[in-house]
This record gives sequence, structure tokens and C-alpha cells, in this order.
Amino acid sequence: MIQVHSTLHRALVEFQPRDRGKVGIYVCGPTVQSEPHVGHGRYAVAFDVIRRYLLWRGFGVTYVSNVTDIEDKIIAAAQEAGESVEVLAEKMSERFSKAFRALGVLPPDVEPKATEHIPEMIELIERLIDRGLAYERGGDVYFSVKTLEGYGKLSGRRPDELRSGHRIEVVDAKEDPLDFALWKATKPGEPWWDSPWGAGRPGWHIECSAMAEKYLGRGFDIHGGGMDLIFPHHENEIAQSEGASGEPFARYWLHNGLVNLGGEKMSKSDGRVVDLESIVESRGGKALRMLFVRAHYRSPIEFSDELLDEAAEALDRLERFRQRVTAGEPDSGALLRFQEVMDDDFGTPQAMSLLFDLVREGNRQLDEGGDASPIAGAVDSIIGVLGIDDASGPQQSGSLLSDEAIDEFVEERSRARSERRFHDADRIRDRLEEAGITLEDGPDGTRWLRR
RNA sequence: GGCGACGUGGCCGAGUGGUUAGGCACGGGUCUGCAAAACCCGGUACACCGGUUCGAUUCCGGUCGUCGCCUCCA
Repeated sequence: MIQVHSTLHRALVEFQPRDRGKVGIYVCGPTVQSEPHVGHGRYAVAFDVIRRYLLWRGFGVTYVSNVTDIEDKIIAAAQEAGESVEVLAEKMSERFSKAFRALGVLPPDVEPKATEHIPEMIELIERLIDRGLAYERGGDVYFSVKTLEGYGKLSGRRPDELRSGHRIEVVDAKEDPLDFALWKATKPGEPWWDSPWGAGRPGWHIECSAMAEKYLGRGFDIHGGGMDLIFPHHENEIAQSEGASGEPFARYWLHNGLVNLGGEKMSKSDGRVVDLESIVESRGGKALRMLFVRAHYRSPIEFSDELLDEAAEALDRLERFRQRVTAGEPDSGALLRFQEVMDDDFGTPQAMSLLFDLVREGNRQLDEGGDASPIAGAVDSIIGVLGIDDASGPQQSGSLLSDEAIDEFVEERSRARSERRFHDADRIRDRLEEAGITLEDGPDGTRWLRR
């Protein structure tokens, strides 16, 4: 039995897909207004692990993750950069994909763009108007929060509480300050589309409602995204979708914890961000993925160079073990334990613990001349589900020695050692170390490892 | 102010009403020409104060502290 923590239920609940053996997942992708930061990497990895695990558990998974390519911020960014919204969005979108690939994130099965689903959004808005849940004011269309029973159920807020808050933008056109825009009348210089309410563009939130329904249908299984999207974005998605259909929108809501920098949220708005692309290049997507997977996906996580070092270190330990032995048929007991911890809301920290237990046990068996291939097989399987192998290492800097060249040096050193010319041998080792190659002498000869 | 999460050993990070998480770092060993790696051994940590209990880090109450959301944000 798989249990997941659903924000909607505020508890661990048994995971039961809508359709037997199949899982539909919708994860809120980025608003492509600027380059990706480490926080984006975290949500991508979190849900990629969930996707891979469900696949491993034998489900047919349809993974949908959108690109929001029309929105206030993008328009502003494009105007500032002096380029079109389209060009900017396309460029950023490509950079997100590339960075995610370096993190070992599988491409979504469907990656719908908001601008390619305007008719679906218009149709959805019309349904909401027909049902008396939305109204038009001077070319804008707003969702009427007070007419919907149960608004606030995801975020645990009551409308009157929200209303008493003083931070809600007051727009005269709205009947209620809580109402939010489904459609916005166009302003000069902005992209626009024709609609029954005149030229305009969609509001934020509506694209997810329209595209999730289109690709996954009503009552699909898992809706995911960052914790910070719970309110208002996901709350409003529920309002729109359930308001229009009268049916539940998504069965389970999963939210990943945010990335902190110096104890505080990494946030675009106050410039506290670490650029994802530069980390992936200099430190490798693999190390960053490791850093993410070491913590539970719902916990907040601190980001720093030191923590990245630690993650890379742990990765090396894993790699060294895997280089010692050829993987065989996986140890079934180990996989069973892996399944146990992952079934419990995707317990990757426990999976890591298991992984390193296996490494120690495998190393011990090898030291004793035993057969560690089943353990190595289990290690490989687990690493595969965690997606670590699909992430890329850091870009190699400095001298690039070919494998053949390294082998030659190593052989030369072995000759020196056997002739007890240790000074010569050590000089070769030091030079290789400087070039980023570490040597390890063992009973079966010398192994080397790029650092 | 409202809602929510969390406070674990030097650091990261799980978990449990009484018995070993795990990683990194550190100390001692084994091995080795040396080093690295690997393996073995090593530190009675659970914010504070009460309560329940034979027994609480784990349950209840309170205090303090940190963080998130309430506005765009993964």
C-alpha cells in the first residue's frame, strides 16, 4: 500500500488511483519569465522521483507539466529586455528544459504551453459564467469566490479571514476583493487573443485548470507543485475546475518544501536566488540531485556550497563501491525494504540510509572475498529509481586526460612501484591528483577515479 | 494579527513509548612502501518547563525560538 501526504487531507492517506494501474500526474511548471534557480530544480527532482517510483511500482504514468508562457511578469520582463514575449518565453523555456535534463529529470509526457490552449481556457471561463460563478466587467472576467461552496479547503483559509486581511489588492471592478481574474482585457503593447469578452489574455491559474482537464481528465490522481503555490494558485485552480465541472479536480495534492538560503526562502522577488544553470555546470546536476534526495521532498532544505560538497562526497562513496563490483540480479530483500520506505510518502532519506547500509555490507563482503553482485544489483536499481545516474556530473575543467593516457601513467607508476622507485611512483600519483585523478591501490592493482 | 510547519549529537538528516538510522567531519585500529579507499571500534543527541506513564526524545499542555503562507514566487 502506498501512502502519500496530501495537502488537501492534511494527512497521510492511502494512494488509490482513479483508474486501476494508471496514474495521472500534473505538476505546475515554471512561469518562464527568467532563468531557472535552484528552487525550480527542487520541485522538478521531487516529482521526478515520485514519477520514477510509481513507474517502478508498475503503474502506467502520464506526467504532465506545463509551461506558463503568458503572464504579467513575463510581459514586464519582455518589455524590459526589449524583446517579444514569445521569444523570451521560448528562450527561457529551453533553458529550463536543459537545466532539468542535467538534473536527470525525465521530460514530461506532455508539456503544454498556456498560449497554445487559449480556446480551452475560454471554454472553461464560459462554463463558469454559465454556472453563475464568474462575471464580466469591462472586458475582464472574474471568478466569484463567495458563490463557491468550500473555497479555501486546500489552503485552510476561510474567505472572511482573507477578506479581513489588508493585503488584498482592491480593484474597483471586482465585486469582492477575493475575486480573481480569469480573463484580462488587453492593454496597449500586450499580446492578446480574441474572446467573447473582447481582446485580452488569460489570468494566472486558468491555464492549469484547462490543461489538466484536457490531458488528464476530471478527478485525476496527483497534482503537485511547490508549497508556495498552495495559496492562491492551487486554491484557485480547484475553485475554477470544481466550479465548472461540479466534480473533484485532483485526488491528491502533493507539495514540495522550498529551498532556503541562509535559513530563508530562496525567492526571486528579493533576489535571494542561486542560479541553477551555473550550479549544474560547476558542481554537476548529480550532486545537486543527491542533495535534494537526501532530504524528504516536503522538508525545507538549506542550500550551500558545503552541503553540496557533502552530497558530492556521498556520491563518490556510492561510485567507488559500484566500480568495485559488477551488478547482478538484485537482492530481493533489499528491494523490499526500499519499497517499504518509499511506499511511505516517498521516504528518500530512509532510502539513502538503506543505500549506504548496502554499500557497507557490499564492501565488507568484497573485502572478505565474497560475492556482492546481488547487493550491487540492488544498489543500481535504487539509484535508478532515484534517477541519480541520469543526472550529469560537473563540466570537466582543466586538463582533459584521456582514459588511455591515464592508464599509461598508472602502468608506469606500477612499474616504478614494483622496482621500489617510490619517489617516481609518488610523483606520478601527485601529478594525476593535480589533474583531478585519484588513485587507489588495491590487491587487484590500481584503480583510478576522476574527481 | 490569522493559518500552518518545525526545533535531534560538530554539521546534514531519519525515526521510535523501553533495544543501531544513515551520510559528512573527528579520534583509535586493521590493511598499505606511503597515501587513498575499504572494513572494525568510539560520543548515552533529541529547545525549555510541567503533566500522563513502571518508563518519554517519542503522548498531552504551556513557554521560547526559527521558518513558510496570508501579494508574484517551485
